[in-house]
Parts: sequence; C-alpha cells; structure tokens
Amino acid sequence: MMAAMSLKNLPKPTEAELQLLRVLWERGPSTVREIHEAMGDEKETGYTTTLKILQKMADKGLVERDESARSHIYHAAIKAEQTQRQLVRDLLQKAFGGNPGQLVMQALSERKASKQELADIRRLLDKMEGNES
Amino acid sequence: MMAAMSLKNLPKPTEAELQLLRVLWERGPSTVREIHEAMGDEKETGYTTTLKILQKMADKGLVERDESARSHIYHAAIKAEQTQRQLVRDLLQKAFGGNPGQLVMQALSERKASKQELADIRRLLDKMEGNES
DNA sequence: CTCAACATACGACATTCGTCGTTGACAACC
DNA sequence: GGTTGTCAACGACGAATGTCGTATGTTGAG
Repeated sequence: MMAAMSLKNLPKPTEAELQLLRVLWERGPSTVREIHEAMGDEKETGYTTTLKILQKMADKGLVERDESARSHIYHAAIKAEQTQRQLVRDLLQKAFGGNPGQLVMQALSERKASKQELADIRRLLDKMEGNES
Repeated sequence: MMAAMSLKNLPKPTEAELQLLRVLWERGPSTVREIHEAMGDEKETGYTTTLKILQKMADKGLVERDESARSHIYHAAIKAEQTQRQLVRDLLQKAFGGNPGQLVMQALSERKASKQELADIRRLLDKMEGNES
C-alpha cells in the first residue's frame, strides 16, 4: 500500500513529454506560457496543447507544479541523467539485445563528440578493462 | 510519383514491430508461426496478433513476404544495423540534444561490453581523434 | 467426400497520444 | 463596474497501436 512508493515508478516519457522536459531542464521552473514559447521554434502547436500535456505529466509524476500563484509553475520531477539512463537502457534492451558495444559504436559514428568527451570515454574504457574478470 | 521510391522512406518501427524484426534478424526468413513461437517467452499474445502486426509491417515496407507457399514466409526488409542507427540517431536528437558523448557514457555504464567490443570501441576512438580537425 | 487442422483476411475494440475548442474564473485596466 | 485579456480545466476528436474474435479458404487424412 502506501500512497508514496515514490521511487522508480515513473513511466517512460513520450516524445512530446520529453520535449517539454528538455525545456524544463534548461530553463528551470517555468510557467506554461514560458515553456510554450520557449518551444516556439521546432513546434507549431497551440497553447492548450502544451498545457494539457503538462497536466498529464503532473498526473504521472513526471513534473510537479506550484499552484499558489495564478499562473502555475512547473518543474521537472526527474533529473535529466536519470531519464537519459532509462531511455538508453530501454533502447539497449529493445534494439540491441542488451549489448552496449554496438550501441556505442553507432552513437560514436553518428556525430563527432568533443575532445573532452572522447577523453572521458577513453578513461571509462580504461576503468572497465582494468577490473575485468 | 512512381510506386517505388524505395529508398529511405521507412517509418520508425514501433515497439512490437521491433520485437518481430529482432526475431527475423536472428532466424532469417520465417513463417508467422515460427516467429510467433520464437517469441513464446517474453510475450503472451495470440497468434493473430503476431500475424496482424506482420501484415502491417509488410504494408509499411518493413518486411517482405513470399506468398507462393501456403504459409507465407516473411523476411526483414531492413538491416539490423540500419535500424539501430536510425534509432540511435533518434534518441540522440530527442534526448541528448545531438551530443553523443553522454549517450555513450550512459550506455557503457549500463552493462559491461565484451573485451572484443571494448577493443573495437577503442580503435574507433583512435580513428576519430586521429583525423580530428 | 468429408472433416478437422491450420493459414490468411477482415473488422471490432480499448487505450494512448497529440491536438484543439470552449467554458468559467480571475485580474487588470479604463 | 463593465470590458478585455489571460489562465486552468474539461471534453471531444482523429490517428495509431496492440489486442482478438470470427470468417473464409486451403490442405491433407481417413
């Protein structure tokens, strides 16, 4: 039972939801109008659409809102890294049979990463090969 | 116009479709029953469901079928690598802002890759850093 | 030939997603 | 204090998805 088993029951965000989450992660807590206009480019959709999706997200627990002001203020309830990890795990499972090697290769070939990131990856590789059984 | 502008108009496979594609990639050309039973585990669904999805996939061009025999034989119309690349590009765009570094890190942390794959990745890294502009 | 087994085709259905229009409340301005 | 504009809420709608039930056709065994 217990109303709040809060941890890790969050559903996978849909495409539109992910788009809104990205705005929230960038801007921090925002009103619906701010979010809607921040998406002005790349999206041709009505204000009420954005509102509705945010309301659904609140129901699902993906975002939370402060209703004290007239214009409610929404903020992401999950961290970007957490969501990204979930999505990667999902893709890994569903399209790569759980084998990360191929996925990494594909991602790397897709677009060039920054020098810094390449170095980070290399360091992670070192660590993984280090304590390989 | 022209009925066959074949190249690259293939829609993104849905979740169920991807599952069937994975079976086809593993087994090669197969009948509906073979596919359905190959999925026996991990799925509790009726035979006609599998059939219907395969038919829709044929309409979309994701699979092709040989109807000469009584039991039609389906085979994947797209390569695994091609689809995986598309999905990775999609995720990259939608969740990581096009930046592959973070995605790679997440994927690598997720599950350990084989020694062979780690070596492959390392080689790819070398190549990328080699002709960095 | 008849009948049971199996295959495809067709259509129905519930659910989810994204999309709006409309309504009713509240605020602010003249 | 009435009008105008903004906001949240609600319901509707079309499309897509995944799920079956049923109908229709074919095959092969007895």
